[in-house]
Amino acid sequence: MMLSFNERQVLEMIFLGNAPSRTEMARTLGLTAASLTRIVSRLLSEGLLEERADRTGQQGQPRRVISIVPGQHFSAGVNFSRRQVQVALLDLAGSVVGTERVPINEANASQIVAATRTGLATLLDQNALAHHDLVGFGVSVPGNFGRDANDLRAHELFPQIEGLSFVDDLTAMLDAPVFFENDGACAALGEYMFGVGRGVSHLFLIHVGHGLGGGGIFGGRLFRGANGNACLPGPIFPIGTPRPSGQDLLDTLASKGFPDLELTDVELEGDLVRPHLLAWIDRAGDQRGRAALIISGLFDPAQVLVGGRLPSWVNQALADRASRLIRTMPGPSRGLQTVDLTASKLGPWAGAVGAAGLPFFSRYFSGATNDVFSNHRNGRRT
Amino acid sequence: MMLSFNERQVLEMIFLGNAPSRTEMARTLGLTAASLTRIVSRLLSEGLLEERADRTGQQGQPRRVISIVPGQHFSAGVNFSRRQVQVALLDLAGSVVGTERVPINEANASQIVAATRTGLATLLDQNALAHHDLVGFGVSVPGNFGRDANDLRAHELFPQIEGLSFVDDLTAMLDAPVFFENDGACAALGEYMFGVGRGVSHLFLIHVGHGLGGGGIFGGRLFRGANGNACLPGPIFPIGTPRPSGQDLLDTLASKGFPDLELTDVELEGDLVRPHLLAWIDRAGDQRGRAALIISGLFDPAQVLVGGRLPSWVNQALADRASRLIRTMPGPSRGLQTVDLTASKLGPWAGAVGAAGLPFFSRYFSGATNDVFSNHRNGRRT
DNA sequence: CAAGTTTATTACATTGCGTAATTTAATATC
DNA sequence: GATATTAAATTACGCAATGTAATAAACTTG
Repeated sequence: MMLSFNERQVLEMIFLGNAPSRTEMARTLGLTAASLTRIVSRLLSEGLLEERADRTGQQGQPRRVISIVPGQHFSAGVNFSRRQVQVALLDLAGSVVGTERVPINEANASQIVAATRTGLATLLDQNALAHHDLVGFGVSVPGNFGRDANDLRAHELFPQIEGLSFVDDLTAMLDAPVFFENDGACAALGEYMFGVGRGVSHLFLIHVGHGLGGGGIFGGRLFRGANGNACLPGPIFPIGTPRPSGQDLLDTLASKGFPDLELTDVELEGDLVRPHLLAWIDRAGDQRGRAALIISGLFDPAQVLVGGRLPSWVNQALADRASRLIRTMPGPSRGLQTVDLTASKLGPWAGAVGAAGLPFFSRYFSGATNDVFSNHRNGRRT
Repeated sequence: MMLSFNERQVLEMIFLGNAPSRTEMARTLGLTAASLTRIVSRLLSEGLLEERADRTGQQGQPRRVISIVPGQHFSAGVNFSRRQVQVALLDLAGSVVGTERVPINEANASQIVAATRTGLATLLDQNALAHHDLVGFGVSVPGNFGRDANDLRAHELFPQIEGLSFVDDLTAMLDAPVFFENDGACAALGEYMFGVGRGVSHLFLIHVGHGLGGGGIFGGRLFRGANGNACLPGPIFPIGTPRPSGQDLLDTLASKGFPDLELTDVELEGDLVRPHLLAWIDRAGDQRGRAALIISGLFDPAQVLVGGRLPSWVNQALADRASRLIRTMPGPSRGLQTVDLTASKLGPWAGAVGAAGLPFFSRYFSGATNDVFSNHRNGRRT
């Protein structure tokens, strides 16, 4: 089922919860009510949408609120660190159906593919689904892209995935379209689709894994830059000074006598570690505040999020600390305020969730990741 | 004459010089050759376009190169500093027809409007044009926008234009549509349309007036952020440290015994001043290099430009100095290089030129400044 | 000069929008 | 409780613009 451009726009609005009524959607999209009737009735008859009357108490025929029928279209995505693979399963109706993590010893292509297979199988079994029920599969890739989109320069920690060969393996394994995008971009997309940034069309996510990354949604679509490598906040922190990254936290704790920790919830919560962790939060929070100031000036986002691999109370504490700093400082320019930081709730799952969201854009939405082609614009189906 | 969305896309490609042949344009726009024939022939019959055969020597019917007929559609724009008003007159065919500067004593609404009238009248006279030959008029506004687009927070140096009331005066005076945009954005647009960035669809301009501003073109359209205040690089330079702005240069020179200078070519060229100016260029160039590194990481532009009020040899020297620094430093992330800085050639005229470009977008192009509405997408004319 | 190659055009069918009139389903008024 | 009012949604009609596929045009090659 190939959707027209305006059908995609409508579906995206509904997905993001901005669909009070046909009339209202027509207004915001610049279409006529007649068009919205036709578009919606087409999708209703396909069984993709459902509606219910919404009696607001005011005069006139009550608006009929439209929503996506759950349990019909699914997508999955994967995100990985050095020690584990995370898989997420999504429903087009707008919920994260399930998540799975599978430990690995080493982040090489074969282990990643195998763990993905395991995690995905578990999720599909739990929901009585098969591979062919998936619209597609998304991969959150830790690394940067060269001129050629297939030319991946992997992150330092993942030397074995250079060149994206494992994407071919995943494609072969899945028998479904596979999409990939930078991990920061995936996390931002996850927040935009399923997180605290749902429907916020201009947002920036500062993402802390082992390294420091980021992602942006602007005008409701991924901000990719010229080569898909945008939103890297690393250079904000001068070389030689510590960056407020996950690796920096581990290094800090190691220097205090706690070597070999992992960025997982449990190990950070120990009472002996906690004071050092709190001290790091103070420092890293201030750093993030300065980063937010720069990002506010350069991107003018409506929301800046703090997310990543750290436990969500740490993200919250970092956001609070940074927001406090921001409020003591002038905004990026006269008459402007720096945007407060909001802590992610998806936390470490944003990457897998956002990756899983990629196929929905390609198939159902108006193109956060793909360029819009004119045959769609014209309402044609190819 | 109302143009459809695809007509606008075609016209924009032609304007930017990316129109080798109908067939080629069809490919890049995702349309069929038949559609391009129809679109182009419509615009040819309107007299907007002209074509000439391009015998490349290879087999087959030679491609016919399409261009915009000069001398038909004009637009003007204004940019101002505290001491002068700059007016630019453009031709849709792609040339800057003329520029005029008119001195003022004080940057208040009435003087700006009066000087604009004078400058515009001169330009129109020189080219035997009348007001009604203008498609529209653009204003480069030194300041930021609040939530409401008409809520201007003027730059510190322009307290008297707060609130955009003078835009109404200009509208009344001109009897043509008036558009306005942040001055950094205008300058970036100017570089994209008429400067060294022509047709570079992902570029960032660091703009140095008295203050420090910027503008970005991404995906071929102005990057405005949530409220039209994006691309402000100021916060990159911590409070308390000198920003490499025009005011900073004047302050530096004042501290060396040269008070009351202006940012104009002549006064900066004096032999006594020159050594201090060169020292400033070294420092400011390094600062701009660091800014370019951060901007490269965050925006992933294909080009970073250095422009503003300074003489063009100063911009060139700043760009060279900054590029030298950049090459000694690692890129924003693994496998990535920081984009070299390019000096603007439009220099101080970029703002007025870009402002003058705004009406072309509203009327003839596919919307670098306006959102795209679906009736355009569908190819309709209202 | 015929064959080959590439660009551009045309006729036809189809899609999907806007307009304007109409229907539907609620609340408000008396 | 009947009628008026209001707002949302639908329908018939006309039209604009695209894609498909066949064709024409204009050049080079041999």
